[in-house]
Amino acid sequence: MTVAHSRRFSTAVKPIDISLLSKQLLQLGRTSNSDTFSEISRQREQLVSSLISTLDDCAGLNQIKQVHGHVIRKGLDQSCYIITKLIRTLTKLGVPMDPYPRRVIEPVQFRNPFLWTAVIRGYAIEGNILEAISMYGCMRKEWITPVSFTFSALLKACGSVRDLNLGRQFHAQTFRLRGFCCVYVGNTMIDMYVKCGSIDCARKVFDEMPERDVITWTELIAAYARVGNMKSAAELFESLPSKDMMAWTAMVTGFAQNAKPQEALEYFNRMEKSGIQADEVTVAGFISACAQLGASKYADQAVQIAQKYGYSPSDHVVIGSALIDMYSKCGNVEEAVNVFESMKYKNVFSYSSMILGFAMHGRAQEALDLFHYMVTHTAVKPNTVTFVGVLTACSHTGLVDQGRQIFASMHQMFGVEPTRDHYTCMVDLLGRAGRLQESLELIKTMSVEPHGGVWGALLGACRIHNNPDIAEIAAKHLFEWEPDIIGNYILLSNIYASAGDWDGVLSVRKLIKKKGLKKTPAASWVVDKNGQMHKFFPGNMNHPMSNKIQKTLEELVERLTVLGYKPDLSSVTYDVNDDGKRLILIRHTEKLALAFSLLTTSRDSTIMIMKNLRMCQDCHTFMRLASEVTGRVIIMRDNMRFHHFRSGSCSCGDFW
DNA sequence: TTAGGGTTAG
Repeated sequence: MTVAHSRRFSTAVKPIDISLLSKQLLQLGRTSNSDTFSEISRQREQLVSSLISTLDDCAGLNQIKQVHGHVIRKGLDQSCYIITKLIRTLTKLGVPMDPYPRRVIEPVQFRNPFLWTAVIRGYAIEGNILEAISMYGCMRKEWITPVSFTFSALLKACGSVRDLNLGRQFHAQTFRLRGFCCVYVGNTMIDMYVKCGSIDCARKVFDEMPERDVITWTELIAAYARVGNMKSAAELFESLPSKDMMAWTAMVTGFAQNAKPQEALEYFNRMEKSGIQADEVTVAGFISACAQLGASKYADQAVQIAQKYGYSPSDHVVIGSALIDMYSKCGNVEEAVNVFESMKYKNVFSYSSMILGFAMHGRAQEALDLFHYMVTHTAVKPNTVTFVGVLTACSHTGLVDQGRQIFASMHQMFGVEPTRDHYTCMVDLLGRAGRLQESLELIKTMSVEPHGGVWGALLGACRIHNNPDIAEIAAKHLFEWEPDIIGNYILLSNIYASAGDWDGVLSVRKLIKKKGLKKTPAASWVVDKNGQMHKFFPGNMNHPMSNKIQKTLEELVERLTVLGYKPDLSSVTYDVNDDGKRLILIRHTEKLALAFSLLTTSRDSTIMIMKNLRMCQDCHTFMRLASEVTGRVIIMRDNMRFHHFRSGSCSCGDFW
């Protein structure tokens, strides 16, 4: 697979037929009526040129060698034009440069700057900066003056290896010899600085450019988006005089990537209103934004948009992968599976999204089966995200041994180095399984410094297994990494509370107050069939139906008690008496949302509840038993994952 | 000759 193709790839590979042109070439010279040698030569050059052009779509090294054979046989291996074209084709097809160009350019007697530039550019795209520079040296030795393309290629090479110093040198050299000769040289310069991580330098070039085009703007907008600076991106975008589809797409995907889905949708709508059509990339950004909103209303909208533009998931891998993720996040993992199965071409994004989808719905075995299928039956190579998915699947179901094996195999079998994210999964896996000490030992063996994620996973596990001693170690580190995240302090406070250590609770509360942090109120919400959202807050009895909700809950508690339900008072971390605890429990937001759904939806429909924080143990038991007595399927999404309650049991197998 | 890309854990 070529670099160029793998990026844009969504269509099937077309076989190419070079036989016809080859035959014509063989006949040429024998049957030609041309009188002069130069005429024959010109015809040959044209024919060979079109032969090379046929390779442009897709071809392999063998076909290129075949064509090169024709070139030599027809005596065109000295033609600068033909050889330049051949090298450009090699580059376009991603065929490794070495040892081709050196051998191919050798016979060319009069090498012009375009030939050299094609070679330099080929090495640049390959990321072989040493050869690119060496070729530039050879070119200068022949006293050939570089053209703007040449500098563009050299700057590209610096960008592809992220060599800022070298990039600066070529910037200076370009400027000395050519100045801002063309917009695209400036554009390449901006791209180089962006790739080297120096957005300020890129901005400086932008500001100094005498002339800019929409590409100049889009590059910088995308660069700001990539570093999470959507404010600057938006400012720049608004001052862009003529916005094209790529520029709009940069904004849509930028907002989607920076967890601002609502803004992404707004920009998408604005784009359509201004009469610009979306393409596959824009639609994928739109879908990603809908996925983050996690509501079926948006899922329907995303599907409509994809259909409107004619992008079916079966033929468009980017759309398909985005839809898998979206359906999973909206709670409809079955539909995610349907999309996955309908896709004609699947890549690592499709597999990883599906594996993560299974993982977040507690379907660990399917996640593992898919992973094993992928590595044994397809050519798709797992990447770092794939492993996050598989390890998450293991940790959410307590598959400690499988998780360990996969973690070890990452590097050994697949050459993927474990990152802090993978350690986070492992700490979570061991921690949830109650192996807190082992978890802590694993953190000590890490080759990179553990970050907030790792310590957070350990602290979370300490909450499940009520271990204040290890919690204190984790919290100490975690508070250094994430001093302003209130949830971490609440976690520690709850651990102290469960252990009856009210002094500990008090000290954490003081810390929170000192830092001026505000507690995130718990909230649950459901969306009715009209797309209307109903949000519930703890103990909030202001809802128009609150009397009915309360009555429904009381009745439900009675029915559940027959099945053995006892309020789990340890889920309440306030220092109040037992009656107070019972009252707090029955007014947990997800229970209010459940009662509302029971009152307002038909008996055969699935109930879908969303929550912004982790569900407590009592609510989990409550939902499980409620699914039994009511005969309803309840899907509950908390801040981490989905639980599917059906006939008295949960998809997580009560391990969560 | 230059631009936009979908999946990431506690």
